[in-house]
Amino acid sequence: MVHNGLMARPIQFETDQARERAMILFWRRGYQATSLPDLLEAMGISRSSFYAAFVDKRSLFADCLDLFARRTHTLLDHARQSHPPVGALRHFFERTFARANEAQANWGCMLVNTVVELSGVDDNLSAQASGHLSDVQAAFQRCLVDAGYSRRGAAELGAFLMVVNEGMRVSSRRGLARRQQLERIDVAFRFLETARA
Amino acid sequence: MVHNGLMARPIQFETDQARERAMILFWRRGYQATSLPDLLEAMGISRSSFYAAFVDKRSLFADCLDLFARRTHTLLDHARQSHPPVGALRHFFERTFARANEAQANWGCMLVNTVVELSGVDDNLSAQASGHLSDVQAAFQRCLVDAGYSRRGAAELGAFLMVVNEGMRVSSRRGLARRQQLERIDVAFRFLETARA
DNA sequence: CCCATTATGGACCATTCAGTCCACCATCGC
DNA sequence: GCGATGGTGGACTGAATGGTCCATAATGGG
Repeated sequence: MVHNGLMARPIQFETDQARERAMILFWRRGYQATSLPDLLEAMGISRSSFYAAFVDKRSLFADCLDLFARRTHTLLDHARQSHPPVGALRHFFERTFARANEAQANWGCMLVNTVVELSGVDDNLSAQASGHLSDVQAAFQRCLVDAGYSRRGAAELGAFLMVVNEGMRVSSRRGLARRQQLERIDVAFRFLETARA
Repeated sequence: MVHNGLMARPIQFETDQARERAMILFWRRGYQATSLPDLLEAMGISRSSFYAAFVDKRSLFADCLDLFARRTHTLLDHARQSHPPVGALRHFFERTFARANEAQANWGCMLVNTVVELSGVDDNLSAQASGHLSDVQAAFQRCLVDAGYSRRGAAELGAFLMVVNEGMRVSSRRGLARRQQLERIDVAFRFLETARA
């Protein structure tokens, strides 16, 4: 990957694409239930290449957590660019939970999944996921401040929105129908309106 | 265990107590991360006794899911006996999430944990847990009807309360402080009041 | 007191796991 | 086209997994 003067055989796969595919697998099946053979097949690389490029399964998983978090923030940022603050939040929720026919709607959130699966089992990975969730919550809170909520109200409702987010992700993993997901989002945002200071 | 006329060596352990201990372990660490040696040690029995009494790991886990669900309903029923409908719900939430110094407050909910860990991995177990959650949601809904909410309102808010429940369970597994858990419950129930029809 | 019956401890099994290692091979500079 | 560099396939390893099996122990009825 890094060549010091002399050239040799170049790697035969796209590192980013391989990591992406690994992330999707981890997202769907979690850390423990994803075996190395599963990963290798999905990534389309061999064992040697895997360890050469990604150190080991756990490191790759940690990278995937970061990647997922980055994706989440990107989604939220895009929403903010084309919507007013609260509208952006709502758009974010509707977009992530109710994408029409995309399977992803039933995979929940990799960060939530990781917290639930690994707390008490691998507390470092669990804490890493939890930290990312806190960042997302902070982003929610910023939206609410921009929307004119008081500092205190924004903190309280941002926290509440994170609880709703976490709950929705669990619900989606239960296979809840798109229509019902939208209904729950509607109830939550109705509340946000009534709580406007 | 069952003796047909003739007596023989009696079992040396309490089946219910052993299952209880297994449930606690599964609750904390999930299905996959709990190994058979872990279980045997916690239950205080030997491999042979384990397989004789509980068939196998998966069957025991399924039993524990049912046991956990029964416990949850018992908790809710007790709350209803000594509180008005909405007060009972609130009591249930506060009681399960914010028991002062009990470690259980950080274990989340075994049903939620199972849905998240096993959907896409063992869909039968996942569906079993999900079914129990639906039952709990129905109980929430009954509370709301008794409290005078309209049928439609109760359905909508019962579903919403389940989302909050699921979210809180995730939050608790993240190690959220007791005080903040109570604050989130407060926000949720404030909403329930404003939505009173 | 002996036997039928059932519980139990611990050895054993096949399988799977993450991770290592090496022989082979593709590439580029010369 | 030769050789140094470094990527890659596949065999291999040791540990851990869930589950089985059998010899032994404990019991109550006769």
